[in-house]
Amino acid sequence: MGESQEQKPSSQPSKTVAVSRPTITPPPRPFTDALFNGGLGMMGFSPGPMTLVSNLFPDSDELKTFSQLLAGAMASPAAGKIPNFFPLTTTEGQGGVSGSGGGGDDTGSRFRHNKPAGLVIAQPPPMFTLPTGLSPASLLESPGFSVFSPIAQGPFGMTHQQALAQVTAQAAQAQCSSAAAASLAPVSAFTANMTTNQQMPISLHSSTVTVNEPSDACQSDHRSQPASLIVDKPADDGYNWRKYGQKQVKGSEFPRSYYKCTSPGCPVKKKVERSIDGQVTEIIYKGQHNHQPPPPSKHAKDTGSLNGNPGKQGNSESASQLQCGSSNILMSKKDQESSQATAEHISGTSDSEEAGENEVGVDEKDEDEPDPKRRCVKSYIFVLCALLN
DNA sequence: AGCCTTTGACCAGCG
DNA sequence: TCGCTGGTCAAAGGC
Repeated sequence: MGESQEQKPSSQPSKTVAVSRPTITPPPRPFTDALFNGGLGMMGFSPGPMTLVSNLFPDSDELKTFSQLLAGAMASPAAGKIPNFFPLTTTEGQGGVSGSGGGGDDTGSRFRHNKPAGLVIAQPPPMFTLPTGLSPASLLESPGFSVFSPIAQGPFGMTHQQALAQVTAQAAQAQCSSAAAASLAPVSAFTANMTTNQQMPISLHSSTVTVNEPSDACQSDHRSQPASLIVDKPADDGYNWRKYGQKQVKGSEFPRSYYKCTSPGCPVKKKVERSIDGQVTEIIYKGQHNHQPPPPSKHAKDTGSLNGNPGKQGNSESASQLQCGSSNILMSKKDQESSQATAEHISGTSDSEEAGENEVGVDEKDEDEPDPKRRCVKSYIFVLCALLN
């Protein structure tokens, strides 16, 4: 079965893979591989995020901070100039970000070139692309993420600015690299909450979260993990997953693995695509956990992997991937109106700050809509760095 | 003993 | 209606 993988027109989504794949990933370096895949991959070493980024954007003198760089990359239609800094994953054709759902299909190909790699764009379906290691669960549960959920903001009631403040603080604590700090500023509430709190009930009904795990991350020190470890499990999100299937998908050269949340009654599933190296190229979450994350002990197991993981299943993979890297976050909407609505709602609320920050030109959306998404991207990246460090 | 991964087969949706 | 593809099931085996 699954062999016919020839070429797929560009009608399908997840193409991120292409970017994050091999090209850049030399055998050994699980995570450094690609902080932002495409670009970083080229570099044989893993410089700091900023350095990497800077290299990626030779032209952009203006972009100094990570966030700036990122913003720059995303912004401008000229993005075409930008190397594949972010593996662009188009989960559904084009970008949700742009909102130009229209001929989404063919645009997919376009995106790959024009958009920053790593940026996952999901269109139709509400997808959210996260960097590898980041726990989707955390995101979902995190208050920040709540933006996607109906109850969103409710629990926190924190203003965007406040969130920002928090984030900043967090970043400082996290000792994230200066780059991270730089990017922090712009971080949105989403990020803030995400990093700071994690206890929110999940509210999304069935949102799909796409996690792109490019894999190279910020350059931490975790490059020693064997590929095997990397390959075992999907990103760690604090939940336990059981693999129930694997299949070679046509659009992708890599096999796609299907996981279910092991929690009884929990409908959450996720699809993980890995590159030949074993690196996760894309993760798509579907559904929402209807339960709390596993207890610390288990959780520790997963998360613990970040530091030195236990061993098997776990999350070694995620840990390694989590490294920091990923930069791709994409959020769009799919079936989840709620998410969408919320997201937009939020954007309206908190954009002010961001507006000046960057224009993600991924597509052109009015300032109104794009913000949340853009923000998420930035935030996400940033957060990842913080977490990793 | 329990849980997870692997893998082939089956099923459903779509063009 | 047929074929293709993606997603899921379930048995077998491993840790």
